Amino acid sequence: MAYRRSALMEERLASNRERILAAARRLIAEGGYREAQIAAVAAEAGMSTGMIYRYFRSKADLFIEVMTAAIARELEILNEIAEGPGTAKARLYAAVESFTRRALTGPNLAYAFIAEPAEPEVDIARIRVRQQLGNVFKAILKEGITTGEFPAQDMDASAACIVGAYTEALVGPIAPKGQRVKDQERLIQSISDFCVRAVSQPINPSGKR
Amino acid sequence: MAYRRSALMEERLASNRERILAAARRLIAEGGYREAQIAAVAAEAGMSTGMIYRYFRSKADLFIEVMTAAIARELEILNEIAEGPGTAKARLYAAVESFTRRALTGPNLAYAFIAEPAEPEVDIARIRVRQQLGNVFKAILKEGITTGEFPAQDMDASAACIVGAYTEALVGPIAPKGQRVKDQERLIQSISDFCVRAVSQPINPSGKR
DNA sequence: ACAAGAAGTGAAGTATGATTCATTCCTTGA
DNA sequence: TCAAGGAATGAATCATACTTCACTTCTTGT
Repeated sequence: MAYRRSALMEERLASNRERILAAARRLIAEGGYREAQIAAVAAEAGMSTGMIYRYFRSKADLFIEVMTAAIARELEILNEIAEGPGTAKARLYAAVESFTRRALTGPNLAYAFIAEPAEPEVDIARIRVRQQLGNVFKAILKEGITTGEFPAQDMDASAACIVGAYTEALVGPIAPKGQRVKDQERLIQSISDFCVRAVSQPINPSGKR
Repeated sequence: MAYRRSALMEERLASNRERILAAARRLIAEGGYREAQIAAVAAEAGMSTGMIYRYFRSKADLFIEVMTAAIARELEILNEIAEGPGTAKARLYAAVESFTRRALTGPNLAYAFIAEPAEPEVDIARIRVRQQLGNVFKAILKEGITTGEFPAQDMDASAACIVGAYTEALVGPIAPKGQRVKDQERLIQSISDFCVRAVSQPINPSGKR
């Protein structure tokens, strides 16, 4: 026996893994899934393509891990808001605001994962992610309905609508890349207001019926 | 000179074109963009792959045309509602209701046109489509704000949010494939209510600020 | 310093699917 | 009926990207 992983080596391996994940995240944040081919990720990480496969079974596996990690952080933050103090309305507003602000400014660009699917395997993971995001809003809605802040409504539908609304507003044609900070703040506020109104009681029962 | 297109032939050519478009639409409606390879479209239309290229410059071209045609019809319907009689609220509700109900007939079609990633060329066309959809809602919003039915708001953001909300609710994890008609009706109603509330004046100014 | 074995390389191997084109089949006007 | 030329075919070609693997380089324990 003439080789066994030393602590130093172990550390290097772990750091390689990290570098791959970071490189993939960077590329996806910049140019989306499309731009993040294995060859590009390898180049960005400063290693060979074959190396990637020493650390990840497949491209799909790699991206699922990138996505999961990025979203885990978002979910943590959102859950903290959801379980925090304040009225349901205030928490809903804060949750949407937080997510959209981070998506617009933060380097993680978590929303890229919500908006841009790819292989079936990744799609499945993405659906789970969306559900998790939806669940946060559902939790807030549930409380709000119980306390009477919000009218009774289909919480699944409302949660999906909220996720869809801010996603589209963030990545849709309305949101150009390099906007001024002032516009961004306005956009964040508009989206958050929209979502809060959407689940609140209107002055008189909605238009039809 | 021994050959010139007869009326009969002209007609056949046009019918071929139609068949290709119809075949592509059918495949996209069934399995999304992913399932609609040129070979599959050709088979579905009962002709050879080469034939497709006699009528369309490229795959992207073909799909842009399918999408444009399908959405043109939707826009017609939506515009009729938007310009029709009734309060802004009632028209907004009717517009969302109409679109979602029609979309549930072929959910993948809606998804493919609105969300599924494709070639850059198709993406560009899709952005235009989204803007056009958003414009319909913007028009209704504008009137509603003028008449005082809706509070002042960023119409671009609201329109994008509306489009995103019903899209996500339709094709997201919340909307399973083969639901009962009763559930569908409930979903349509929930989504429409959500959108109307979202742009209407809440009883007291929204949570924060 | 050495060799055993792991880490790392990147060009070749595959897979998928769009596009082309040499060839065949049809239509048309004489 | 015939031949000129367009319509149609589909196997071959091209393009793109993921994945593998024979080979090289590096680490480690003796």
